[in-house]
Formats: sequence, structure tokens, C-alpha cells
Amino acid sequence: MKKEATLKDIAKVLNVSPATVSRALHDDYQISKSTKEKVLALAKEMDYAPNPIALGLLHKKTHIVGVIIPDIAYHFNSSAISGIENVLNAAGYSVIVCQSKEDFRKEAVHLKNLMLGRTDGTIISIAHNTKDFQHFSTSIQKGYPLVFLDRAPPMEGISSVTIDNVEATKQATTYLIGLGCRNIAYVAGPEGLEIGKKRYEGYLKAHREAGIKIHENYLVHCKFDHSMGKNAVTKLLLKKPKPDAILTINDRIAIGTMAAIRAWLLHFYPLNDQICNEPDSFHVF
Amino acid sequence: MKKEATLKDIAKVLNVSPATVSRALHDDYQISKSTKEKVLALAKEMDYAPNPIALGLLHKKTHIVGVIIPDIAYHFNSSAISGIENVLNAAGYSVIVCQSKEDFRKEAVHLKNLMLGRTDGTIISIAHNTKDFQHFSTSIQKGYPLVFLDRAPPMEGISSVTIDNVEATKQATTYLIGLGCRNIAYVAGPEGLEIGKKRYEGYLKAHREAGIKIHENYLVHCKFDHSMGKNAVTKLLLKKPKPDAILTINDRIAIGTMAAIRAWLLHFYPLNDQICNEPDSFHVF
DNA sequence: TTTATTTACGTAAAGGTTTGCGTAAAATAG
DNA sequence: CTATTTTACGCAAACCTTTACGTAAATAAA
Repeated sequence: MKKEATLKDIAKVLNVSPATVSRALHDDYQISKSTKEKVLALAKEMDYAPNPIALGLLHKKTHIVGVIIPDIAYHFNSSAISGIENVLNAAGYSVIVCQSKEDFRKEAVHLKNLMLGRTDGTIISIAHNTKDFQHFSTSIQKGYPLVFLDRAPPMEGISSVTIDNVEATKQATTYLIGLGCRNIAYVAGPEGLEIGKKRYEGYLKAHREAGIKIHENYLVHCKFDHSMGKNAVTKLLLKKPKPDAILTINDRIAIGTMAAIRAWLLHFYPLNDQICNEPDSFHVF
Repeated sequence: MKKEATLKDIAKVLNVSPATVSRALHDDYQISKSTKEKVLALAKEMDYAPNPIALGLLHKKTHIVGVIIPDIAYHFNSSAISGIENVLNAAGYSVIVCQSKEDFRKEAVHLKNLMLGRTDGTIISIAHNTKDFQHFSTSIQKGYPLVFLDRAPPMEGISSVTIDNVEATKQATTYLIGLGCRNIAYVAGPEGLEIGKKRYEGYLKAHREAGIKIHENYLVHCKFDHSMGKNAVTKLLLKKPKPDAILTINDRIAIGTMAAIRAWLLHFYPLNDQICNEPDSFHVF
């Protein structure tokens, strides 16, 4: 890697001190017009740019913000990062991305490293098995800026950006009720998940306010795994009365739910060859 | 932000020079056992960790690698970043993520900033409207490490990680032929796209080698936009003979293709109420 | 002409760490 | 007891930039 031009280099060529060069470049201090012009010209010629590492050492600022998310491959997370990156870049900051892979220990290590790396702050969406919040307290105590995104720990005095989980599912449920649905089922995430409970609460609230009774066993749980809740949904499809709508905890589970329903439809309503009015043989993989 | 402990702090408490503390911590130089122990104990107590910015200034290394991709919200990109992040983290590096949003100018600005920011190198997947490769030559000339991922410019002497586009579609097409398909259509991306041409080449090659003639107008183009090629595919569905398989340039276009086919199926093979053996009324949104 | 002020620049420290070099003191050898 | 070696540490420079402070020269005022 070729050496970039430094203040010293410019100073040496012009036979002045680095301080003079610095002042010329900032043009906010007593400096002769001729010197300033010479410096500016040479700086341009040598393609000078201040070394951000040196500035970082001086100002104790790196203009880098950390982002810790469970998995960047989840669409919610990547679109969140996309937005974060847009805003922060426009403000002259860079973004370091770290994945916890839903692992509490990895999350703690990442946070520690980001603090050590002197990032100016971190935005974090916590792993859902994080029960110990010690690493967060430590950071906050040290005065390190921490903002929680989407998933926040139940702690006092933290900064967080989340949705109103109760209100969100209440609105969604009310919408379904407005469409005429009276048998709305709910696919929650893993049992014990805080968000799952909150969102279920909104679902209940909407029913209560509409004066609609919820059928028994209309609540099913599922893991946040590759199946995306497909197997859980099939249970709902066998209930009597059959649900006329299904609310799910999030987008991934909704995808699994739709896949399960599609499989169910194809099973009970097979494509009928007899009414085909098109020649066939079409492979879709 | 509370001040972190520094070498100087430790030195002051112990009444030794920072150099001594540094050597004690690295235990690779002449130092008395007693001093070393005292330093180590205090360092631990004060929770000392070397300041990476200072180290960066000294070693001209930041242990940060840049990644420039068109859009993190594309699954291919986010899963690539996921892998990059895993490997690099294990090696003690952090990853700064930048999005070009398929904009050539943004890409150039990001690369410039990453170089200025003294990142140790950058992995880049170029925007597909990038025709001017000046910024890459500049970087390479300066000796800045650049690795192209997936999309690489047609330049000499670059490092890149890509797939063999011709071979990939050749294999896929051969697989389809092996399944018995004889009317395989191809949905390319935007006209003029290098990758699209290469992949089409593989499609042709497979047919040639199998001695199968390709039907006319079995090649359609589409934009990489929100429609994901749906409208382009409908043209294929009207061809005679109708394709019995469709190869697409990538996953997103495949999704659009499947959606188009599904719409087509539902149109020509509507669900037949008469053979329902299940009570109904099921909302899927 | 002398004094006060302004101008234009250099010096040095600070930010934190590492490392070659120098040097006292201690230990060993003669 | 002197001469040599080893030990254990400090000094200072280097990485690059900024900025308070100092100072020489030039200018303005008296």
C-alpha cells in the first residue's frame, strides 16, 4: 500500500511547519495569503486528505457506529440495516455490522469489541435467548451510547426504538374483524417470548373491545426455525370451527402459514384436469 | 463516555514508565518478575485493553474490512455478508457495510471513503450500471487490496470470487434436459448485462451438447425491478409450443416467474368448488 | 525614535502505543 | 577489588493531526 500524503510531507516540501499547513487547510487562523495558497495548491496536487485514524486518536471519535443483529439474512434485519446505513452515511458515519446468530455470548463479545474498538455507539437488536443483561448495564454505566432496536431488554433508563406490540396486533385484529372474520386464530412464536405475549395481548384486546369471544385452542406456538411454523398451523386447520383468518407473530411465520395453507388447499382442492382448457406439461421447480 | 484505562494511567500508579508497562504486558522483553506481576495485576484490575486507534496509527492497520454491495436487502448480498462477517470476525476483523444502491457514483464515493478511512481492504460487488472502472484502477494502483465478489469488472490483474456463469447454467439446463424437458425457455435480466449473456451461453451450450434445437423466441428479457420479471414470463406462457421448463437468470426472477405461473394456473385451472370435501371460508392475506 | 500592536509562523504537547537505544545498577567473572 | 557482563528500566522517536502558547518580525501609533 502506497503511503498517503501527510501534513508533514507537505510541510517538508514547502519548508514550513506542519502546524502552518494545518492552519492553511482550515483557513480559520492567522496565516498569510501567499502561504495559504501555496499549501492549498500543493495539498490538492498531492491529493492530501487528513488521516482519520490520527483524528480519531485526537478527538476520541471514530465516526463509526456498530450494529448488532441476530442474523443479517433475516429480511427485517437487513432492511433495518439498509435504513441505518443510509441515514448514518449521509451524516458522515460508517456502520460496522455484527451478527449474534441469536447467541447471547456472541452478542456480549461483539458489544465488548465494539466498545473496545471505540465505535461512537451501537444499535442492537438482542438475541432472543438473552436473559442476562449485565453486558448492557456495563456499557451504559460507562456512558457508552446504546440504542435498542425492535427487541429491547426490560431495563430502566435505556433508549430503544420498538413498535407498540400490543397496539400493532390490536389494529391488525380489528382490521380482520372489520372484514367480517369471527374465527381468528393466532400463531405465536416460542413459548415465553416477550414479544409473543405482547402481541397476543393486542389480539385479545381487539376481540374484547369488539365483544367477540375467542374459540378455545385458537392459540398455537411454534419455534423460530426453518419450518417457519408450518407444522403448528396444520393443527389450526383441523379445529372446529375452522378459523376464517390467521394472525401470526411475524412475517416469517406468516410465510410458513401461507405455505401450510397452500399445501392444505392442494390436498383438499386438487387441480381438476377435467376443466383444463389449456394444453399442459409445465415444470416448476 | 468514561475514560478507559491507558498505559500511562497504569504507569503513573506504579511509578514506572509507559514503556515498562508495555513490555510487561507483552512479556517478551527484559523485565523483572516483580514488576511484571504488579503491572499484570493492576492492568487486570483497571480492566485495561490497548487502544485500537493508537495501534492503528502505529501499524497503519485498522483490522476493518469494507464491503460494498448494491443492496443489503437482496438475499444473495445479505447471505454473502453473513459469511464474510463470520470468517472475518473469527480472524479478528470487523466489517463495514456500504450500499451502492446500484448507483455507480455512490459506489465510487464509498470506495474512496473506505480507502481514506484506512480500511485494510474492500470486498465489492459492483453496481450493474458501472461502466467506468477508473475508481478501481486508482485503488489498485495505490496498492489498496480490492476483491470483487460475484460481479467483477472486465479488467486485467484483479482478484475476484465469482461463479463460472457459463458452467452454472449449463449444468442447470443439462439437469432439466435429463428430466425430459425439451422446451426450455430462458428469462434473462436486462439486455446487455454481462452475466445474463454468460448464463445464456451456458444454456445454449447444454442444448448444443445434447443435440436439442431451441425454439424461436424462447429468450425473454426483463428488468431487475419490483415486478421480478412477472410480465416477461407471461409472454413465454403464450408461446407455441408452450415451454415445459423455464430457466431464469437468478433467484429473484425465479420468484417472479413462479408467481406468474401460479397466477396463470389459477386462471386456467380454477379451484373447483364441486369437489370440495371440506367446509370453507378461509382468509389468507 | 520609541512603544504598542498586529501578523505569521514555529514549538511543543496531547492523544496511546511500541521499540531501538542508552544507562544506571546489579551480578558475575577474573 | 576491578573489569566485564547482564538486568531492568527510562528516554525519545515514530505514527498524524490539532491547538494553546510563545516569539520574531513587521507595522502602526505616539
